[in-house]
Amino acid sequence: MSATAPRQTADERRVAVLDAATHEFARKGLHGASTDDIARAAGISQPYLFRLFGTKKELYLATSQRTIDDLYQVFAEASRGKTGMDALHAMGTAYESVMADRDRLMLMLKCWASCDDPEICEVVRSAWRDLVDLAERVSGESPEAVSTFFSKGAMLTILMAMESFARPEPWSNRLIEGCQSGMTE
Amino acid sequence: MSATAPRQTADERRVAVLDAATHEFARKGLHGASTDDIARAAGISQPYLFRLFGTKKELYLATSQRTIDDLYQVFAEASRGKTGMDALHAMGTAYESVMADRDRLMLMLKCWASCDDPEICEVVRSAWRDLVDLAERVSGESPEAVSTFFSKGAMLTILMAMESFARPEPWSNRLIEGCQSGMTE
DNA sequence: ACCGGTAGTAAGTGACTAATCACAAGCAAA
DNA sequence: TTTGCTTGTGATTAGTCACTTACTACCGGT
Repeated sequence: MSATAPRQTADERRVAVLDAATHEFARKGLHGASTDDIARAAGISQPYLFRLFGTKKELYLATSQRTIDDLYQVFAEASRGKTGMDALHAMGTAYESVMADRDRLMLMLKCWASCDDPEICEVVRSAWRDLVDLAERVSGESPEAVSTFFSKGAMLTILMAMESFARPEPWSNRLIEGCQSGMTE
Repeated sequence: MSATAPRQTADERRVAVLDAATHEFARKGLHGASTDDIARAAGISQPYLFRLFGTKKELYLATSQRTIDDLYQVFAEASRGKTGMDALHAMGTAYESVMADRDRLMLMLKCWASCDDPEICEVVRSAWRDLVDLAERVSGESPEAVSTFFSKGAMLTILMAMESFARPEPWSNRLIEGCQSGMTE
């Protein structure tokens, strides 16, 4: 009676698992999320998840890496053909749009917060290195300007995590506005 | 033969548990840390831990709250009697010294990263509100200046997490120096 | 002496979880 | 048709974890 399930390639399944894992890890973290839930959300059995990724930790690293690689691509595309503060501004806007996806936002924060783990730390460090290099190279701006750019990004990320945009308050609006007025100087 | 263990008041034990919990939660997070390990590190049995704090979640909240309250006190004392950029600078120095304790640093980051949980989010939001209010009130500086102050704090916190001070690299040094030169302007 | 409250624990319990193993089923080429 | 590789799962396992129950030991007051 039931139609035979259509088979997919392992790579297609891997993408589905990474999608599900991004959501689960973003919400509950490496230890809080269960491989059972991720497998179910990806539409496969839990043992097959282990066949595709080896261990939970490796899946976590792959998930983080993909999100970070995506972010780099978005930065690169947003700034293409631009220079100076124009380039930084375009990257800032692109960053905001990526982080509007709460899964990516929270996964990023969870990576920062898991830097005690040397493997995760290495992923995060190399991501920052690449992004800083890109921002400096494309914009050609001074270290001070680039530093300010990343500072504001860091604070805005934390403010987004604590839902300061969805649930505005005077103090957080002042931080955000102070941030934007600095941008246009 | 063995001497009877000296009894302590529940409040003394609570402090010991919070100390142990700060370390464990900072390293492994709410889900990664086990109440067994925390109890052992605090020198009590695991059931007694539950008697003292009810649930693991409540212990986590109490631990985070204590660290945050400490931070506020340090800010307040550092800035006492100061105004303007002097006050902000003193707070910045104080913040760096607090965050030199890796347990407090990583616990703070873990709190930010756990803002999907409404209870944790509320703790974090009210902490930021209090700190921003304090910084504005004591320094009397413009929203832009205060925003810049917190921006730089946010980025430096993340850089500390990824051990950019212990393992310096050119790109991170540029971010840090760009940050400091901005401070003195 | 004893009584009431507080400090403290040994011994579970049931639920959950990462990882494994053995095995089935689809598919493509010879 | 058979052979062999890839996709995919059911059943299980060994262990962990938050939390509970039921109990003991200490100590100050009367």
